[in-house]
Amino acid sequence: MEYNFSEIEQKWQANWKKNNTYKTEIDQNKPKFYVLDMFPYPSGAGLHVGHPLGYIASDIFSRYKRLKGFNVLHPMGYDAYGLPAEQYAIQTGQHPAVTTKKNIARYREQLDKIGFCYDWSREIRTCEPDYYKWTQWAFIQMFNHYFDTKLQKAQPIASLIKAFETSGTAGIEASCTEEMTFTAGEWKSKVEKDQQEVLLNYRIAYLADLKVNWCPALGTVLANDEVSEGVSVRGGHTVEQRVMRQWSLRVSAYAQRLLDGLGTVEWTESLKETQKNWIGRSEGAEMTFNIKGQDFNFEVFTTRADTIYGVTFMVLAPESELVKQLTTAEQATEVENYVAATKKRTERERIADRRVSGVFSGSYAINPVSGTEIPIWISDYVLAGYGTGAIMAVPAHDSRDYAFAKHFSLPIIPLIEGCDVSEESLDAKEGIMMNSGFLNGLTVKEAIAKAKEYISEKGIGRVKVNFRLRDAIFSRQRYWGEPFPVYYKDDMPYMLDESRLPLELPEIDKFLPTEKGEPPLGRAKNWTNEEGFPLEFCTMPGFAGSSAYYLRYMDPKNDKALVSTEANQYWRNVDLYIGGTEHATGHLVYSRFWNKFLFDLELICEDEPFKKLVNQGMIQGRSNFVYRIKDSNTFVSLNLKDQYETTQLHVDVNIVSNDVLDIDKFKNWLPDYANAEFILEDGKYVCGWAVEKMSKSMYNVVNPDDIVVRYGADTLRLYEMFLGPLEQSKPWDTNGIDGVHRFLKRLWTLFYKEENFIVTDEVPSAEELKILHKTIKKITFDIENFSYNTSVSAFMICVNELFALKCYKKAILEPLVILLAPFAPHISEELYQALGNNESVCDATFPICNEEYLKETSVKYPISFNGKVRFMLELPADMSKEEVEKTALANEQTIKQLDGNAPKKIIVVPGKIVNIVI
RNA sequence: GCCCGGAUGGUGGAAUGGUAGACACGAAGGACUUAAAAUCCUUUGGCUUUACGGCUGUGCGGGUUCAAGUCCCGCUUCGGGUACCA
Repeated sequence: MEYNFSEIEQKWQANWKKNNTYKTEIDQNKPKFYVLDMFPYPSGAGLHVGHPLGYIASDIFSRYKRLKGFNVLHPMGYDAYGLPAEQYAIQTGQHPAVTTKKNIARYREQLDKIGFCYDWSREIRTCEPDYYKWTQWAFIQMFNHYFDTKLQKAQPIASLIKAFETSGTAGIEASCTEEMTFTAGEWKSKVEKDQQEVLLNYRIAYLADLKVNWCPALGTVLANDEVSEGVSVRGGHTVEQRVMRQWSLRVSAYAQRLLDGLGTVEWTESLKETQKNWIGRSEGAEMTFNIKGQDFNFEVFTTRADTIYGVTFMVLAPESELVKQLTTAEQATEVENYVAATKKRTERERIADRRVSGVFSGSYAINPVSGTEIPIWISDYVLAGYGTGAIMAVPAHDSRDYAFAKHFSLPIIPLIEGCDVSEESLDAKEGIMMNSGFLNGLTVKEAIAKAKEYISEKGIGRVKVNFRLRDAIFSRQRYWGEPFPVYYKDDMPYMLDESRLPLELPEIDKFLPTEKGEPPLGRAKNWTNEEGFPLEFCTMPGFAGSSAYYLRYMDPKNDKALVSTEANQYWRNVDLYIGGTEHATGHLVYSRFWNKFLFDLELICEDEPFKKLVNQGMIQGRSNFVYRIKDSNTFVSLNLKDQYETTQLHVDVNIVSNDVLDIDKFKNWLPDYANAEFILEDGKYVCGWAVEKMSKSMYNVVNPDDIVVRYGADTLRLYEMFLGPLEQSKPWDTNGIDGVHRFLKRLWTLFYKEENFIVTDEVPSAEELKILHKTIKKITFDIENFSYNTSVSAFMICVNELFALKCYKKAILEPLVILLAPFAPHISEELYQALGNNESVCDATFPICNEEYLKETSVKYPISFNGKVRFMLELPADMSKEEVEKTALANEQTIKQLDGNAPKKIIVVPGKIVNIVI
């Protein structure tokens, strides 16, 4: 019987479905294990061979854990809201729900062919009302809570109101958009609208006028992580700064906890580092500067209070409110022009153009320590959104300040002994202080501490921690997203009652903004609540639906809660999360925030959502090229191309094999090439190649479906793993796949010869047992360490060795099949059944290595001289170090190598190596 | 600029400081076959030698060590992330 993979795979996929093999329920008698993949956005292009890489890895781990006796939760779903479907809708009029549904069906079909062990009964789609009900519900909770900075925890907004009623803002320690002070009396005298406005300043989900990233091409606002280098991450459109009233989530309140939590999770160092930088904690001081001749002061944030004596000017961000207050009459025109010019420029222009620019405000500040007068300037190199939007400039020791000082000929005072600041600034944090009054003679480190102490003692400033992490802008002026459960009364937002959830996305006639420029939901008919108040026009961003999906999988059908306490107590959090690094500063920050918020409300039992996280590398494309002679339809083979003037053109990798072009297929590929002519080498047309991104335009996309048809899913799974280390990026080259396919065929020949099943009940030999147990040990270690490429090699070695021994013994082959089951489940099921088992191989027990079988009786010692191996010497494994040394020295080959010289030193590493130093 | 990763045959890659190149692909040769496919066997880093063998070799330059792809210092280069964050 031949290895008929397509028959076997169809049989077992049907079988698993029929028997609900992968359905998971809570089982208190078994330990749980939760394995999660980052769920995909179902794009119109379908899956290419790079997408399943992480899914295969997590599938192997899930199956392994199940064989190890764990109750494994391994769900899958779809991140179904998103811009591409909506952009497509705008172009074609096709409803995004229709496109999305179609794409999901296609994804599912492709996923099913690979034989994953997902419990599909738990599937979720973020665009389904019974799912997004809980996204809306969480938003309401965020609206109804504020963050107590002292408790470092979310608290009900009702208790804040109570505090306001009894003592105003006195004693309140809460995260807010801007600091407020009022008494209980003042609070009570406010009208409802004003009170609501004040509360927005504290709510975790709040509405505020913010400077936002507005993307005209997409017609929406974007979050910071959706913008890179001044353009949108999706589509690369220009982004400009605008002030708009937008929903935001007070993620920044959780900055410290998000940072601390990183210490408790098993993520890669680089990922944790990226998140740390994104959170950007910096410890420094906020210092107060008085203004010369005015009864007024302002604050700056600095991490280098020790450089206070080197401050030679101050700089305000052009957007800063201080600009108006500090501009003198003489400077007014100049300042106004500068601010106006800055406003006109997009973020991108500002980034691209690093020229120093700025203008003098006319005012002077007083150095609170030295008493010197220092001019206040305005420049766009200071950001309004960070710190206080104003800085004290220390040109000698900050490169940006230095450039500014040089440009405007401002003084530069060096503060570190022996440093030269005539050409460039010295940003170093080492050295001895000078020109610095009471700090002179101290090291920088000492000076920082002493300066901090000094300024808090004298009341000049206070120690302060600043974070780079911004609140997440949560409004999108788009259609295809979760509607906000919000209505407006007297221009103030109010939440719908939870009983009204889900608030379903309404139908609209066109997926475009209204004539008035309102978001698409402005077109919806009767878009009001029961009392007739208008509902919110914006929808939620992409990350809304993905922020708590891992909780929903625990209890996906629950209509009373996001997740029941019982399910949450059992499944707790994700034990293993596999996905790409691209979510480091988006999804992985938002979901941790969301999780912590729900944790504060005691709705879930774990503070961190993802215990261990593995990043799979990208699969790149391997492109092939043909070379067309200029102005002709003649193509020249790679090694002859230098004799001609040629143009390099991409050619579909699917019509190239081992870099040799299939000429007939090429002629049929595109009409232009039907009459192409060729200059061959050795009768072949050899193509050039390069590693590039896998994309349609490079003609290097490989579809997993095609691989499954040609080789089967088990081969695809093994080959994806065999390509290289999971975390590393590597190019896909279909040519190597024959190796793993041959391995499976060879495995098959250990069971079947022609039509006969040849497995016997013979007792295995010591050698066979050693082969098996060596493999068990290696595979177990490799799976635990996600080193799947070496696992596949180990399987190949094992089968090659058993093949050489003609080993057809059940006692060896059955454990091997179980070992292989996580990697190649279909063939393993088939062979496991052939071995006489009625249950699924999924429910077998993972074999355990018995070290007894691995014991060696002898060791082949490499005998080296000055580190160079000259010959091998086989000695008993239990021979003592001294004996080994003696035997090695007595060997005639050693004597020959020594050539009469006496060895200076002999190193014997028992069981490993002998090194003789001459 | 800053922060992370990498760099090993023609290719993908392997190697707790202990025989570099496992395992595969490709290539070459052979067996089987009328032939092809499939399968099986042999060789395969480079240079050198009829052969035994020798020399050389993990991006570059130093160092530590009996022994370095692996550890340390200084570069080169390619990816990825991030950026007027005071």
